[in-house]
Amino acid sequence: MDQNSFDPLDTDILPAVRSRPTITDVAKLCGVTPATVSRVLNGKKKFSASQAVRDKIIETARNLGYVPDLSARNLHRRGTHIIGLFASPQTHMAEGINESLLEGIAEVLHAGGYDVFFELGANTLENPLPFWRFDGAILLQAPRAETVTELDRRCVPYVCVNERVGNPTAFVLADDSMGTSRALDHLAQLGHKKIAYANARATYFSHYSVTERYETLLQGVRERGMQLVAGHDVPFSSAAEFLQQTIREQQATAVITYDHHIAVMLVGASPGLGLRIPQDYSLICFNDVFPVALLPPPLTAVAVSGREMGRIGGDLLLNSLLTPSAKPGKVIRIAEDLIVRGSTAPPTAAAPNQNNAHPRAAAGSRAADRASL
Amino acid sequence: MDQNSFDPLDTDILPAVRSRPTITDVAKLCGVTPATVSRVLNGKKKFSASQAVRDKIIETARNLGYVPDLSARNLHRRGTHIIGLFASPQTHMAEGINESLLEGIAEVLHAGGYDVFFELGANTLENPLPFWRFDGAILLQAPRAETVTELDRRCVPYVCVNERVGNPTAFVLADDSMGTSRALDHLAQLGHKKIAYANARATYFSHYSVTERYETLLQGVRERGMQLVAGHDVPFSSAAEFLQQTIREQQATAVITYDHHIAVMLVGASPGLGLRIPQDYSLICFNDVFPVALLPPPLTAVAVSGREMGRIGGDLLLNSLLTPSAKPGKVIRIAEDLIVRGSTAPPTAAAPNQNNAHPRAAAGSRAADRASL
DNA sequence: TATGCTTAGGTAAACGTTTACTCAAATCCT
DNA sequence: AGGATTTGAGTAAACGTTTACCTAAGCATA
Repeated sequence: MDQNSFDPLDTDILPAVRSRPTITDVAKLCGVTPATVSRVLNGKKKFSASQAVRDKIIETARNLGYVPDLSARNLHRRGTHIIGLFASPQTHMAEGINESLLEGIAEVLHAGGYDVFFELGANTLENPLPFWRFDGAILLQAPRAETVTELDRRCVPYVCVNERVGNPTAFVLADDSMGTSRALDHLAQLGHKKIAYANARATYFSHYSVTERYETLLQGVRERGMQLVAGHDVPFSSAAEFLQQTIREQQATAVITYDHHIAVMLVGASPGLGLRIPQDYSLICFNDVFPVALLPPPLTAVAVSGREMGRIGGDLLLNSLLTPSAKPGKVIRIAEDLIVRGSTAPPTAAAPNQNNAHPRAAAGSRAADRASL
Repeated sequence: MDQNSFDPLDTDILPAVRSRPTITDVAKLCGVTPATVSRVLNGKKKFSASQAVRDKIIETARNLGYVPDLSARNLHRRGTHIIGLFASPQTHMAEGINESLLEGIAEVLHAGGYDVFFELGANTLENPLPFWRFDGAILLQAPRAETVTELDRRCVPYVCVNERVGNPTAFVLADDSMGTSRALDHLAQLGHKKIAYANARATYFSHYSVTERYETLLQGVRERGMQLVAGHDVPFSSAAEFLQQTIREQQATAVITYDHHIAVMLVGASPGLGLRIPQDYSLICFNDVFPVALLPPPLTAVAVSGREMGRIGGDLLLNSLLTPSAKPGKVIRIAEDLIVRGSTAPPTAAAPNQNNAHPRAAAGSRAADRASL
């Protein structure tokens, strides 16, 4: 590279940054040393200062708009007090349970004195700097493999929430076997015997729950003497084919879907086939999120509290930040519920018209509450 | 407070943090000074070093896993190289256009050498520290008023994307008047004269576009000699009442909805009233996002490129970080398109059966692509 | 009155980088 | 060959906080 030529993009030239009051400014105005200001402002318990000095410092700091410089503070404290949240850039971070999950995480970690930042996919091996910004991390849906190995390599404590990768201090997962049980019990009670399962296509979407849900379902069906048709790898584009095969040809009377996306597609494809829900088949989906409570008909769904998952994840991370010793890999399961709405009914045709065809009837469900905001 | 008692929660005791290699470690191993290491690793152009030293430093740094401490670096550089993203904790951050929007923002800012963090509502006036973590900010949907005033007070440069609050250097907004025009032109061409508008309830949701869409719509209808019924403040819970009033009583032949949530509710409420789409009324919604392309029928929708909004927003912020002088308040409008699907047809009954009732026909739309992941 | 405790707050080092100066040696120019 | 420039790299200060250690006064006790 020619080192003599003029380079208008020379990175040696940094943009100027406006300055702000420092602890020394406050100290000077109060006639004390920076140390005193620091101790007063940090409310050090074993430090004694006269009330007069205390008041003056606090007032001066407020007037000046003084705020400690976090770079300096962190440099000294050897920690950033930041928790990083990682997920695949491709996942809807606030869709599904993710949104309430973030709320739960933030709630707990803030209370513990940490800031929570959601990292938007900047961290590559080329640019590993961001990793050092974090005292700890929480892995959400489908973080990049690079992210996980870097966290491991750098010994940053982390927790997996609704995801199952790496070697975190803990996994916080939905108890899908509970959800499956409730769904199957409900269907069994209605009299269904032959159930179809519309799974996600593992090729495109490798979340651990893809196989987990399938397996718990398989076992649940076996235990109840029910029958499971179809199963893995239902291509997303073939909702109509799926219904044709399972409902029409194999005569399943109920469908369970891996998630709300698939359920929406089945609802969309049904009129074209002359299939009515729940008269011609019952439908239950995992994920009680928008828009399942608002569809025609509102769907019976398996629900889990994202907020609780988040809270527990945050708690576990906090613990492992305080006592880094604990051994990793603990698995916590969060209970799943079944929210019964208008998409399930007894299998014989002409179900009574008391199903919740009207959105009003869905009021009180979480998804409905959210959507009304 | 009793200062002598034992307090197990004494915050004076900070958790120990493991240490990592510093620039001095690298320097010692290479037999040079930290300054040289710094200059080599930062690729300072006007600094000359022998190739041998250069190679040794780089290799040693790699072996040691050295990564510069950002607190120290930032302390010296007086800047964090972090951009903060702010939005209301209540908004679905990745729902609707927000997701692609984040991608666009991150893409541009990363290229500009900044990290992008999404701040999860920690910043209160009680705890204003997080504000100092940011060299700049981007305001997304409904940031808290506190956030805006703090940014203003501290002179942090910021840009508003798809939102209209505060005094940012620029606003990046969707061109709703274009979307409205396209929607109305489409309906006019099909022969519709009387249009109903299902707006969001301003009481609950105060996004600037609530009034903006309504007003452009009002004007567009006037210009085309069409008629607008209903309008503001349609309560979210009364989809059925809305349809009853506008379609049944006032005989509107088409409905435009403020967003996809409302559209979903109308779709859900229609069967209960014996209304078919598009045979009994046509439906167009703003926001071409999940699940509008997958509903029965797939909906005609007004679409805007979130990625482009994000990119432009990031660009503008980058500019104002380099040249803080520019005067604020510029407004950039991003073009809106109309994606025609199966929910619109001529107003007279019994539309031909060539409408896109099958999800397959919706392939190629953005929302459909996304959902298939 | 000497001793010891408490109160109030100062001193200075340290955290890890970066960079404006400085300077000796090597190289180039005439 | 002698001066001028370039090359290669060291020195030390600075960024803003925090905190271990120290001191000096005030007061009570023996």
